Amino acid sequence: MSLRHAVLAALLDGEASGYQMAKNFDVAVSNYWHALPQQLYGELTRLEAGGLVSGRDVVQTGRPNKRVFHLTEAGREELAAFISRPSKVSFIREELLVKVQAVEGGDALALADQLDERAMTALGKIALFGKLLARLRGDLDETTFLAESSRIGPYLTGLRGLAFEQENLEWFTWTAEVLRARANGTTVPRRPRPISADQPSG
Amino acid sequence: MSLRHAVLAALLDGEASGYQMAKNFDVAVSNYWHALPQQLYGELTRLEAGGLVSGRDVVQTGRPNKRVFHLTEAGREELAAFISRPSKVSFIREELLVKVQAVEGGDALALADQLDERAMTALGKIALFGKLLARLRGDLDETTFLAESSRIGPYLTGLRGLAFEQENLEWFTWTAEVLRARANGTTVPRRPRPISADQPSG
DNA sequence: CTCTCCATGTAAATGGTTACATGATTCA
DNA sequence: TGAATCATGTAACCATTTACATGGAGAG
Repeated sequence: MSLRHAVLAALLDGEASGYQMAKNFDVAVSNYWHALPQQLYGELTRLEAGGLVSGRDVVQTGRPNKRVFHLTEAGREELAAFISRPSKVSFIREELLVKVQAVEGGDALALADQLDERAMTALGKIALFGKLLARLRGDLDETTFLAESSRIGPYLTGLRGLAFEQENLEWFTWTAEVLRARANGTTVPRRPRPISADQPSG
Repeated sequence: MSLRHAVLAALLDGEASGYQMAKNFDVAVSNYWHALPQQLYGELTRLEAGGLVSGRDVVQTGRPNKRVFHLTEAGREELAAFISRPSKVSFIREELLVKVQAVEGGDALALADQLDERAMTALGKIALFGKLLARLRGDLDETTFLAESSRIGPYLTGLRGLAFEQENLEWFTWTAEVLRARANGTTVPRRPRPISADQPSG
């Protein structure tokens, strides 16, 4: 389990409600972690019971009241300890890749449509990351920002997310073209960027 | 649940034992799906009970006997249906990214060491993908292979895996350098490749 | 003689998803 | 009048991880 630590990490940027965090876990954060609202509500309750976060009620008018949480000293210590512990291996779950792996056993054109759709969502995410990075950077150039800012974590992970989505866009788009070309008997396109480690064979 | 479909997809390339598949799910396949041996043994048992795969015992000398599985007609049909169904959204779980997000709350140099270590494993995976792709391609060039081969799924997903690991290598390496430069007060390095959607601000 | 690889599992515990539940406000 | 947003949860179910269990062969 480490939704726990993803939640603590998110609270480093200041207090937040379960609802707000659920939104973030579906856009920004979703590049390295994913969670549903129900999970966050549960996790925040457990973290508060363990003394790692502490919540206060915020009364609102015209909308439901909410409960915002912030890190406690114990929470910061746990986060620091977590950072220095060895990491578990990462993983990806991507159904579309499973489908491409098995494309010979199904409808390649239907799959190409799904790839196009996913390419569109990648495009949307790229735009969001671009804005996020620009906002964090403010009016500094990147190198100055990275040298001087007291908070660079979200910027660094944002760059990884941006690169990932750009790779997705390229691969989804090109793969859909390859599948259509094979189905239509037209010539398959070349990859947009050659990859060094992978020498053309002969 | 879709370990089920990842297993069926893997069996498109021919029969395999649970043990063999467990190895693949930790190297090749691990770029889009991940599973432990226990899960695979269980899933294969369920799939066989459901008639989607069928197994036979292979008696071996000098090593334990094994049970190899192959797709049934029902299994192929399920795979075809799966490919045309809408896909669930993908997700990544990457503890190291959570740590980078929270780097201000912990030991940046310890984290840089972890990033270096992960960069090394990325390098190893890049080499494996290079070999896998070359093997699949045989003596054809990529475009010809993609146009003419009857089995391109593993090649296409291999390319995505290769690109992913190369992005990992670049980002892990550069991020470790940034963290060390900040800790030492030396100048932070620039990113190796500029990213288009992310205009230098001003 | 110890470690790793081959090969397959069971059981318990933890984690994640799906379905259900509520209710006011704002926008089209 | 219907849908989306804000806001928080419970309960049941399913999936995944961790721990445990076994045992022969070959390499160092």
